[in-house]
Amino acid sequence: MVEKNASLPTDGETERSVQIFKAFGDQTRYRILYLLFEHELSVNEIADIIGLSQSAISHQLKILRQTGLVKGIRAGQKINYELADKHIIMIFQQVKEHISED
Amino acid sequence: MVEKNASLPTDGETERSVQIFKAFGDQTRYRILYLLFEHELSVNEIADIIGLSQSAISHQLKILRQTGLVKGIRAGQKINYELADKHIIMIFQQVKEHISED
DNA sequence: AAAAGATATGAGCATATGTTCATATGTTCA
DNA sequence: TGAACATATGAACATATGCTCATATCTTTT
Repeated sequence: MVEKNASLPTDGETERSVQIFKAFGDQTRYRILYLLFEHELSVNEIADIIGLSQSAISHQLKILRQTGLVKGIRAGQKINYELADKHIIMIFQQVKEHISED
Repeated sequence: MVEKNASLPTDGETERSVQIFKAFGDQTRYRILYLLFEHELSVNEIADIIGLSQSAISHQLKILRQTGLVKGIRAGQKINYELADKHIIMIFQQVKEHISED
C-alpha cells in the first residue's frame, strides 16, 4: 500500500504541546487561568472565588508555574499571579471564542 | 476590600472547555488528532503510525468521538476517521503556531 | 453460511492526578 | 523579636486514566 506520508512532531514538541493542553484540562486550573485572564489575583483571592482550599490552589499554581503559564509577583505578604505569556492569552481567547459559538 | 469583579463561566461552559483541552492533553490523543489534522486515517493505520495496539487507539477514538472532536466514516470494512469540526482545526493550528515560536 | 479483515468493548491492573490535613516557610508590623 | 497574615510543601488517600488481553461485533468476499 502507498505511504500516506504521515508525520508526527518530535517527542519534545509533542510533550510540550500536551503539557500546555493538560494545564487547561482540569476544572480548577482552567478556572484559575480564566480568572487570571481577566486580572491578576493572589492565592487566597483565587481560593475564595473558586471555593477550594488555599492549599489546593497553591498546589495547582505550582503546576501552572512549572508549565510556564503563570508567574507570581510578590507584593508584600501577598503574591499576585498573572498569565506568563501573551501566547497563552491568545490560545485562551481562541478557545473561548470557539466555545461561545456552539 | 473592594470586589475585583471576578467572574467565572458557567459550570457547563467550563466543563465543555475542559473536556476539549483534556482531549488534547494526552500524548496518544494529541498524536491521533495531529495525524487527522493532516488527513483521514483508519484505526489500524493510526495504530501502526503511532505504535500502539489497535485496541488502545480504538479506545481513544471512542473518547474523541464522544467529545465530538472526531468522526468516523465507514468505507467498506475500514472506518476512516477525520476531525469533526473546523473550529477544532483552528484551535489546533493556533497552538501549533504558539509552540513553534518558542 | 463461513472465513477473514477491521473495529469495538469489557475486565483488570498499574500509574497518575487532585484534594485535604498538618505543618513549614516567608513577610510585615507592632 | 514575636504575633499575624500569606503562601508553599509533604504525606496520605481516593478517584481517574490509559494500556493490555481476550473476545465480541460488523463488513466483505468466496
